[in-house]
Amino acid sequence: MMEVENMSKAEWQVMRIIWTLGQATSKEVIEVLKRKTTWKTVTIKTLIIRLQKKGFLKADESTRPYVYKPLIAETDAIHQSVNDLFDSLCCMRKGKAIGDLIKNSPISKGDIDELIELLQNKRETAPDEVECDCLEASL
Amino acid sequence: MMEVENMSKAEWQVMRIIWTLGQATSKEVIEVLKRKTTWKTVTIKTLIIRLQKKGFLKADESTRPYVYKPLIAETDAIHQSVNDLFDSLCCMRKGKAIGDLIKNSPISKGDIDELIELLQNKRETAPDEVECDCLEASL
DNA sequence: GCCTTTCGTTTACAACTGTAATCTTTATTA
DNA sequence: TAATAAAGATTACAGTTGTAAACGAAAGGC
Repeated sequence: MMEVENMSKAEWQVMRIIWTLGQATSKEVIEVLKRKTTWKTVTIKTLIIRLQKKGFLKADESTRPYVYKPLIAETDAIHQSVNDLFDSLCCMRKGKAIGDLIKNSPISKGDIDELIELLQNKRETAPDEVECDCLEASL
Repeated sequence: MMEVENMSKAEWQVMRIIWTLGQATSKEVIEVLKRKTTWKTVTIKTLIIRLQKKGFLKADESTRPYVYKPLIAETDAIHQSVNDLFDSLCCMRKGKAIGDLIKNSPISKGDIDELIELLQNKRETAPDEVECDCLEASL
């Protein structure tokens, strides 16, 4: 009943490899994932097939073995899943949740500078308090 | 095969209400969720029961109707799900993903100040670049 | 104390997921 | 070219999730 297809955790691992390589054969994906997981070869193929059905991957069938290419950009996919998760959080808690992420994520100096600037701009128009919306009518 | 029980999207909506109220009867939960969703009463009860089975909620059965209380703190649950998601992202992309969240989330001035400080401290020891780890052996 | 409403429990069922075995087709190699 | 290997497709099966109907127990109204 999902309107927009969703990428599962396991499928996400497959996509990461194809995003990183730009494109890949099933063999290449399998090689990498065999090192990271205990999944069987066929399992990984199943994931690739599901990703095609869901419209996240496209096989170039003009060559054998097929070359799989992403139909969605990594940044877009990240944007979607991250915002999807945050949509279900209490407004009031989002700031701290972001703090948590900052603590736990490796971030480059350059990115940190961008984040600080973003925050400084946001501060201009930021409210003193963000109210909890958990009991409100809109989901 | 999940080691640690996971809270589904729909279950999360139930928890939000109980977290916000501190505790609640099924009726209270249902009243709020009827305003936010199209779920039937029984559907919501199913979710409450699943949350009990998973150990996220506990019913105080000494009174009728039962009063449900959270067994996990909201902040802990948020910490877990947010970090769980970020664990599956490419290292290299996490900084921008956080930027995305900052852009899209309402954050109070106080929280913004904390985030800025956090970032300034983190900057001291931050690397110039974060390398992509998508092809590496550890999941 | 009986009837109706409310609340809680059990069962249901299809789609999605993790995980894979088996079968088929295409390519490679002796 | 026949045998074998590799790649792809089909089928499988249990657990989770969204979504709910049906059933049973308790409680309030008369």
